[in-house]
Amino acid sequence: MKSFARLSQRQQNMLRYLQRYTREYGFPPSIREIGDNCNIGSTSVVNYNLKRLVEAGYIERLGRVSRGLRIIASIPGEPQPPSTSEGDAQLVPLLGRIAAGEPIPLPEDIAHHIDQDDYIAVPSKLLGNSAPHELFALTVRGDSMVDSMINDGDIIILRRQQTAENGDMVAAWLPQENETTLKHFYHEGRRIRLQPANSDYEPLLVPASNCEIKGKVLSVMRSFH
Amino acid sequence: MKSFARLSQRQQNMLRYLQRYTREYGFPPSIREIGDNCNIGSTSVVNYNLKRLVEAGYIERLGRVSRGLRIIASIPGEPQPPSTSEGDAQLVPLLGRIAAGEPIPLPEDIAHHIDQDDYIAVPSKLLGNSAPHELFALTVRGDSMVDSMINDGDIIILRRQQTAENGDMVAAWLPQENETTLKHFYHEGRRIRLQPANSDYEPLLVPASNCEIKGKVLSVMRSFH
DNA sequence: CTTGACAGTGAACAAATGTTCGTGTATGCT
DNA sequence: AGCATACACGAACATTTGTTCACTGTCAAG
Repeated sequence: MKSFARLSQRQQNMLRYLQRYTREYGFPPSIREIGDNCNIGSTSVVNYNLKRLVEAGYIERLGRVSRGLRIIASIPGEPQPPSTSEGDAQLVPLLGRIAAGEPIPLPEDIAHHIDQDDYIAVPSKLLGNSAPHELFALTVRGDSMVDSMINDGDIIILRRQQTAENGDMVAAWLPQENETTLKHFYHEGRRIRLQPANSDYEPLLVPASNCEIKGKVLSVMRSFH
Repeated sequence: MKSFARLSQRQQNMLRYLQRYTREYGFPPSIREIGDNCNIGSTSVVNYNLKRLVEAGYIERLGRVSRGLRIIASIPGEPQPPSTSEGDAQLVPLLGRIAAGEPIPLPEDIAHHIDQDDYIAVPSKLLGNSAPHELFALTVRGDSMVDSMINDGDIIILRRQQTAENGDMVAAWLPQENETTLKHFYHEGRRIRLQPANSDYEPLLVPASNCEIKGKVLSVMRSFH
């Protein structure tokens, strides 16, 4: 995709107007409205530049349809439209909290979470190649992972998976204790060691039968406010 | 507002179609498209029922404008569009790297960065109330801030500002050394102490004249791949 | 039965809107 | 100079689209 800065001033203006208008009215502007707002006298000029924006990958057009426009790429400095789920960010459901020794939502809750919505936009950079439906996010409670640079209040992004490799940071569910916990995963013979990253906490040794991996941590986000 | 069930079957159909169409195309359908889809032969009937839907509080209309429709109430059983407040993100320019003792882009570079573009979408949750143009992002190099949970490779989001409070984590430029560094800020009389968060590194004591704050760290993002 | 609100039909109309074409003006390249 | 390209202008044109109106059918209230 052509970089935003390489677009002509006019095209940048048009994009921004398109974005603002759509956000305000719920539908895109007509060619003439774009022209009036961006000081373009002729509809053909607007049309011309819209073609350019399509080529540059910023918008889509539906021919012969009034207001047949749609933004498909994001514009720096403008808030992201909610409709554009593609592109630089994915909406990931924020399911709840996770901590050592505290209950968090059960797997059923996770599966049926679709009813609620607390979503957070996560930059694709933090997501690897995971499919959108595999992703979920949790807020970290407690300081059991400080040595792995994960602190109380951090938001972690996970991918749903049932297995893990040694050293992975995972959300693990312990059926007997009925609790979910955030730890490093190590397979040791018939047992599994769930290792906190804080010398104040002891590792947890559990039989493989009493440990269900829920997901692997892909990334972290933290705000300092 | 009239309850959804009290609307006529036709009006319910129209609402649902409106919703699906808008989600799929990014703009609302025309009166004739609604008619075709809902088996309504005459545009005036569509028009008539749209008026009813406005009265019932389900949609808004802009007169004499093509596709001047917008849903303002939710429809049971249909997926909600993602909430605009929570789900959105801002594109922030990723300007380069920052590390203790290494040069990073000069302020001029930052200002004229518009030529390049590496943007990253950052969830509003991590941004506080900062204005979009004040924001920028850097990639952290080195481990001088590990004790503050910031590691090599992390992406930090900053707000441009020239002053800071004690304890803030800031990007500071040292004109004499011509280098920029990431440290905790402490004002101590006529001097400024720039404190790393790693016991292997010594704090930096500089006269206020040789220290220019470039921005304050708002948040961090890290990927584990 | 009559009346009136509600719903629907079909056609005509006017305004809004996208499309196309001929032309003009820079700018850079050969 | 000659040529290609990007960008812009204005006017004419063809559709799309919203609006209006006269007319019909239904049904419950008076």
